[in-house]
Amino acid sequence: MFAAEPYVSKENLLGWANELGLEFKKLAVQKGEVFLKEKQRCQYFYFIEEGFIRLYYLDLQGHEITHWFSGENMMITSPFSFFKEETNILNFEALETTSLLLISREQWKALSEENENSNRAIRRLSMEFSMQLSRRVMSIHTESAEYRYLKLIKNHPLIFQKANLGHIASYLGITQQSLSRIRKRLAH
Amino acid sequence: MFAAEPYVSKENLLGWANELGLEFKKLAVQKGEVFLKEKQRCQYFYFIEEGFIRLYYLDLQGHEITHWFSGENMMITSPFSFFKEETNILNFEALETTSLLLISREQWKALSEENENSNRAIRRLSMEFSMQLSRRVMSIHTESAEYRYLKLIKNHPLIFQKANLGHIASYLGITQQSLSRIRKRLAH
DNA sequence: AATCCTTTTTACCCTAGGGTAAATGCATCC
DNA sequence: GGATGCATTTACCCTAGGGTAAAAAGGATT
Repeated sequence: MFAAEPYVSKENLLGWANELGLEFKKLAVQKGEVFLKEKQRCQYFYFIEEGFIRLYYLDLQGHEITHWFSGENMMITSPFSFFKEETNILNFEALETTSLLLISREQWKALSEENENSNRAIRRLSMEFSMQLSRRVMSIHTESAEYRYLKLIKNHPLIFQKANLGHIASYLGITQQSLSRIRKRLAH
Repeated sequence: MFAAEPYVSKENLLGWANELGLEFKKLAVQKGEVFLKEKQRCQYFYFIEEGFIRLYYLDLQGHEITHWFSGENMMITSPFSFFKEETNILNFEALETTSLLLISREQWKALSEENENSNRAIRRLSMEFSMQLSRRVMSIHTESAEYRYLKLIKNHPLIFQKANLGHIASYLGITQQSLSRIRKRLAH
């Protein structure tokens, strides 16, 4: 969120659409409206013409966690859901009356899959990159160090043969001493 | 890091390179070697054939913070430095003897800029997306809530007119009460 | 002005994790 | 075996932030 400058201007976007003969849908939402909800498939890449949006998700205790804020000329989507078939866990809430340009999955493809094989690959890389980052942001944002440690053991046990506990601790965002304490606690 | 499956297989990668007549450089690094250092421009998108890598950066107190771990068939780069001209702050350290395939910036371009305008745009979006996420991961990972709050005020003062303190607190990763306490403290 | 509702602040006590420093463990090298 | 060096654990005390609950402060609305 909050790139120093917007990714791409509205003019750019409309220019490209023109060249390709695409027409973007528009969406107007009222203040307070949640226009994309968790478990709904995210069908669009959203460009915010005007207004202000909050993306949030529910943590393990059911609390609303703000994942992102996004304003004029910014773009948002739920990467897992828009790029892949994965379930959307993000809620998109308008914090003020907002107008959006919608780029559908088909249009996105038209824009990006124009031709080359390699292009598809490169884009795939970028997307995966984004999705992993997104996962990691959520993880650091809300999960406890202990929980993240357990997840790491479960999903990537080999890491403990490769990296030392100091590295792992800082990966988890804690000191080595804290990690040591967590390990002791978990050993009953 | 640690996608459930590798982004792209080595075979894919070499296949595309073949089609385009590209040849990737190889790099072999010893255990313990830091083969990309902060302030050095990151010239490659790295594909790990074999081995294990740690990416770390120095926080405000000068502590090494592990940003990422990456192993066989994974890809890494320093997005700010590889995609843009920004200074690299990441150090790439081999935790075991590692062999890498290097995709230079020129090759990356050859792969991705084959033709369309729109493709460039789409890729730009993905890259920006990644870079912002990357920034946010680092921020949540090491900066205190108070520091992040101050940064938010400085960089996006308008947010305080748009979102309420509850939203902002959870964006910062803390409770509304804690934010309130921080605000009180800062008001002297 | 009185009421209702939402947002924000305070207060109390509790817990996770930090900082410093020392102690232990484990390899390696002589 | 002793010495050196790194990784890990423990211990002590401290701080940031959490949980619950209540109080205060703003808006709206009538």
